[in-house]
Amino acid sequence: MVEPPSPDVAAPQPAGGAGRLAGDEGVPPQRYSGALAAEIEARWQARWLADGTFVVAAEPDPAREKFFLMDMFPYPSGSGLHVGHPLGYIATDVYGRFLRMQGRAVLHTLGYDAFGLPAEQYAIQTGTHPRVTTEANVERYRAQIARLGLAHDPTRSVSTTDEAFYRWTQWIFLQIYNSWYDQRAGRARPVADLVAAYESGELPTPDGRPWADLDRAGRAAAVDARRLAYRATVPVNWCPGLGTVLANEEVTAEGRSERGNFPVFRRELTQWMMRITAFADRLLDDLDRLDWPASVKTMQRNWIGRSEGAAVRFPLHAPDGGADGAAVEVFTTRPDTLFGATYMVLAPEHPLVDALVPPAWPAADLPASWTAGAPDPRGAVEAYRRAAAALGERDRTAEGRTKTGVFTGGWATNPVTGEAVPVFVADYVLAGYGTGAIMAVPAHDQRDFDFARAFDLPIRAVIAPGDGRDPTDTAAWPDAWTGDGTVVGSAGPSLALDGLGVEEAKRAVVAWLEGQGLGRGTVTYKLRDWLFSRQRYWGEPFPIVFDDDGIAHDLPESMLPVLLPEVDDYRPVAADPDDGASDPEPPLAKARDWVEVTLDLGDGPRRYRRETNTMPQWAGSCWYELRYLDPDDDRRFVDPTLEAYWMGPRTPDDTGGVDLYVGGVEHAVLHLLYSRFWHKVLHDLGHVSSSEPFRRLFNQGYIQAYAYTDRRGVYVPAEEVVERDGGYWYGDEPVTRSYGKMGKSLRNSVSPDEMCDRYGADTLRLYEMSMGPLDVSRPWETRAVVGSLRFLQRVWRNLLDEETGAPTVTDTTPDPATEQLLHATIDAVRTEMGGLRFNTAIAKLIELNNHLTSLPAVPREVAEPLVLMLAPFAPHAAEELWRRLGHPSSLAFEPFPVADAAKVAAATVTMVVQVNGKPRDRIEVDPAISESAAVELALASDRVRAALGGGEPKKVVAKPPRVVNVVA
RNA sequence: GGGCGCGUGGUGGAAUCGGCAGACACGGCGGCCUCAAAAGCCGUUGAUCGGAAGAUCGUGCGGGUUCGAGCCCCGCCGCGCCCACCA
Repeated sequence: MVEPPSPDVAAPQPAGGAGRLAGDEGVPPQRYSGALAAEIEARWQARWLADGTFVVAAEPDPAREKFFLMDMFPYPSGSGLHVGHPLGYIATDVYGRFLRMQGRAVLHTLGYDAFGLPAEQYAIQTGTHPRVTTEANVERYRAQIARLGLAHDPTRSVSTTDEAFYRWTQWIFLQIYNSWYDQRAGRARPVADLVAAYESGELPTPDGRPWADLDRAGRAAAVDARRLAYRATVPVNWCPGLGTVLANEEVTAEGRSERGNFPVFRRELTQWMMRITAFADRLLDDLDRLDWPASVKTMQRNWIGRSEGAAVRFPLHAPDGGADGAAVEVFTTRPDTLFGATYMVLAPEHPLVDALVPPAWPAADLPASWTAGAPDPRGAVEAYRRAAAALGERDRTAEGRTKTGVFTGGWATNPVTGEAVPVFVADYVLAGYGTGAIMAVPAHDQRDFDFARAFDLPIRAVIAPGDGRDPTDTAAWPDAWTGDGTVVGSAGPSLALDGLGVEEAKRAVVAWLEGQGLGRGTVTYKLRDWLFSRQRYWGEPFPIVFDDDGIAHDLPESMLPVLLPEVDDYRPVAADPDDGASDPEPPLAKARDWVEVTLDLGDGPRRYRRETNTMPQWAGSCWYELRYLDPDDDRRFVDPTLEAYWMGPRTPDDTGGVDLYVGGVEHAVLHLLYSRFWHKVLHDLGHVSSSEPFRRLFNQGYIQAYAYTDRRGVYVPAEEVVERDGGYWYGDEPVTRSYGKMGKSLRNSVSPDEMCDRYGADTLRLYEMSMGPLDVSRPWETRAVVGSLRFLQRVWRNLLDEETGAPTVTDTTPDPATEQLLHATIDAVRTEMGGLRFNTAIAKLIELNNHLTSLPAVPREVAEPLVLMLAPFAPHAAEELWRRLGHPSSLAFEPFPVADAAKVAAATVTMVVQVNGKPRDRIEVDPAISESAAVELALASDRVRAALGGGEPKKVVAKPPRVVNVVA
């Protein structure tokens, strides 16, 4: 499908005629207007490109201090950019230009995260190859972004879908695949070292047999058991209707697919995983070394979810009533409450459930809630498991849901009390966390309390509540006591805890458990290993093949990239939507000629089957920052010299990494955790000198917008809504306002192109930077954009003749007030820009310019620094002014103005005189005024004397030269 | 439920250290220019009272610390974001 040529492309205005439109006779020809801006911007953009102004030299320049500046790269969607998207890009550009003018070597570019679902869905609907759609979208994004005049190095822009890029994504996958985590060394190492450790007996094989006794498959399994990328059978959200597994985020509360509304099943499937959990402690600890927003660090800490506690073994009673040596291990953060454990719960999927269910109920008089009315325990457990499997993770974990569960018929022994406790299965215990089994302490855990009340289980208090409730009468308790307190009722034959505090009791129980061999202190994480395969077409193929025995083989580097094959149909092989037992078959499985290959992997040509899953969209974004450094290298993913220069640690404590990474907070966890993980593996293997990818992170806010709906709830064009009589109106119809995202479907979207057409890119840039602090979200207001245009117009008019375009600056010396204001402005602008507070920097520039408006003519000595300070925000207009002021070369590398410290301070300052803290007078004083002189002046003030009403001051506090406060 | 953050004019926001609350901008109002409109320019714009000079009030609410609080402390109320049966 070919787009027709756009009919509304305006012919470029000739330079002299800019602004001379029909009906525009009164407007001076060289007034800074949207039309003139368009001409200036096109010209300077062409020149920067032709001159390679922002191309960064391939070789590091050791003489210049470097700065690696990055934005989170976009997914190029089909709907193009709205004005909210480039907020961060403009901010990094402003900052990069500011640094460049201070002599820094700035590396700044922008790539595309171009694998992903929308292009694939579009392909399924239309048959258009995702590559075609993706490339068209990337081109559109490039064109839209180019209009903003960003000082990117155009030679370094990469797309994750480029074969030359994903070749290295596959290569890095193989690095991870061929690594294992050596807990003793605390780092990733090549699997060759693992084999050596197995051979020498230094490490035991998973099943304990000597390496020499293992056959080919046994050895492969032993290595696979420790690889950082491995295949495992894990519970996933399987949606047969879509033919793919889904992330939890893609499943609705009703347990159906967000797209298509098909049923989703919890299903054990064999998938690729990445062993990110091995790095949990390092990912946690290194957060302390990063200059990141505290909120993002907190989110990552919570996501990793480290918690300290104890593993405790509860011996099981054999189904026939005798002891058989089996035990269930539980994880608890409250070992101090062990005496209060009155029952146990296993997750429905727990592997010991089957072993523990007896053929018949152990007693005839069990409560109906325990047996669910089933004739025998096996039937009850099976029915419960089926019901649990039909629920999605979301349903299952919704808090406040009534506790459900069923008695297994089995019993275990509380190791401290020696009492028999019943074992239940219930879905409030999650198979994937801890050991998938808990000891239930209903008195001191709200979930256990709820369950105990529902199933009539004993509630035994072992911590004396601090709120006066009676520990011997838990029947009267409204809820569990989860707070601190003194241990009670916890005295057994070999362990007594009564009277201890919670922390002391924890230590005592852990020590006792370890002494008895019944448990140990341990650490558990919420973080799970990363599900790394998808049944999709538009993603990186795995560089893996399987032999006839089903053993995986990695492909040698010489066979990379494994290119995506052409297929006729991008759809996964969909099954009956209600058939949760079917297996997914990825779209690549249909490319038979591609799947079945004959390769020589070292032992002669053999038949292999290719892996047909693809990598998730996160893969490319896990390492793209490194490729920016060395985008054309076809021998390695990045030259180590370049990595060391741009990202290497600067001090022994420094992690290294990108100097500033700007993007939205929505990536606080997944992208930023996955890329940290990959980077650490690459670091451990010696490929990169930095131990973290992003040294400093900044989250920009979002530009949001109002949307309006009519009575029927239909969105109306926001641009045409007016506010009147305290309400909002679309024509004669009242409409309802809501606030949120910008979007085509909400009819409130404003594109950067239309702003560039009306006002120019410089005005748009300036407006976006002046709206407020960069890290705060705020509403877009098109009508306010004109303020930024007016500012540029006034600067232009202060420096140039609006009729001729010739400079009007003089070579006279500025008056003292102007000179002082200039230097104070330079000083403030430097400080504000250094802190990314662009809104206040712009306000200072406006104040300076407003002052210049009052002068008969502007001295060049003031005009030039103003233009240079404006350059990061409005680079095209600044370049043009700079040229017209007589400078032939670009100002991109002109030194940013430096304030003369002697001229920053004003000759006099306003001293406020307060009476009882209320300002009563203002006196101009010498900035170096003494305390006694300040007090004298203050007390001499008529206004102060009037406020005192003739009385004598009790006390005078003077902080010269700012304030004197007289206490009456 | 837990964690984090935020409440300032009609609007977006400013106030770096506890020291002139409201910088800068939008919008509004008045004026200039214009046949007229748009654009542009000048003035004005927290509220109340006042002709004015000026006075009083004012940073979500209530208290506290301080010579002095938008800022610090305590308790509420409201909003936003993240996590959420994680043992």
